[in-house]
Amino acid sequence: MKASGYSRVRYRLTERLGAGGLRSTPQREHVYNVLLEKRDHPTAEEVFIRAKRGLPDISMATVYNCLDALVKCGLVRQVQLNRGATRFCPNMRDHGHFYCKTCDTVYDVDLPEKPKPVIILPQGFKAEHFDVAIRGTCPECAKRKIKQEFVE
Amino acid sequence: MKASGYSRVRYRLTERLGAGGLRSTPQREHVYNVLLEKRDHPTAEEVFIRAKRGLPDISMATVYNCLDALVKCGLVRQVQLNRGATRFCPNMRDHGHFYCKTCDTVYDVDLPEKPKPVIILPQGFKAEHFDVAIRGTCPECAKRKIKQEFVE
DNA sequence: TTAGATGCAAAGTGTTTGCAGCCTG
DNA sequence: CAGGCTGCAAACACTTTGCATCTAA
Repeated sequence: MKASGYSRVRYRLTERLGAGGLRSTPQREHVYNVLLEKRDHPTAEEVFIRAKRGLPDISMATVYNCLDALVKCGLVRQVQLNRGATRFCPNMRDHGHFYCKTCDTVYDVDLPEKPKPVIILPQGFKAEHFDVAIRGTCPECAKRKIKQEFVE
Repeated sequence: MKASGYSRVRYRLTERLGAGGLRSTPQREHVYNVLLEKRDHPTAEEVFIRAKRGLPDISMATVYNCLDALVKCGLVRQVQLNRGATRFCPNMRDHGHFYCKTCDTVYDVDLPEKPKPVIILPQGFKAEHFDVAIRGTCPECAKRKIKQEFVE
């Protein structure tokens, strides 16, 4: 059943990309699989490094192109959480992101009640996408901070 | 009453910066006033251009330093909405941002019910700041798009 | 067959850093 | 007067672009 799972991914990809006038290519398929494999919100740079393991000749420009194509056809979201690089996330279900200011890690966060229906936009605004970001300190960094205060 | 409003800003600034071990300087005061003057979510570059009108010798590095100081002491928020430059917002009350994908404009959006108390974070996560971003099309760009579809 | 995708390299943005001199507390 | 802040310039990080070649549909 492993292969069928893979080909289902392939199918979704071709269909979705096609709907937006975009082509399915080995690179796009591979980049998508890289994102699905380890859902730790990698940057384009990190995707590039991982993608090279399977496709050694892939270029940074192609990685950006693939990521943009996946974003455009609605299979991937981009997440902007700091001044640094954009991160990419293949989880399209309604969820928010917790960003640890100390270690730069991103965690998915459930949104028990979607903010979507709550927000009323002024007349004429067409919303396509909602993002909730929570910034703060993750458990490990919080512990480390308490220790440091003792030392000082 | 105008002058008193100004000195109240100055007072808040000195107090707030001081609490974080930061100093109040003419540059920081000026940058803060630039942000208060026109609340259109300018980028650092835009703040730099506007700040030079009053302080011709100010440098980009100082603008970043001032913005960072204001963010650190809680008078200003940074907003990341696309791969481009970070934007700055002196409105600290609970609100979200609408980002028009077409014209890159940012609008403040009221959040009738705060998402804050709704989200339950796993044990140990310390949240400091919540951001809600809504991406889509603003009224003007929506109109323009309909026109274009007619032409094509 | 051909519009669209790739890989490479170079150019653009946006942000940070190092440092000498200046200023605030 | 000391540590923090400024302004300058150079470095750095992230992203986009132009172009010749290749390929999916």
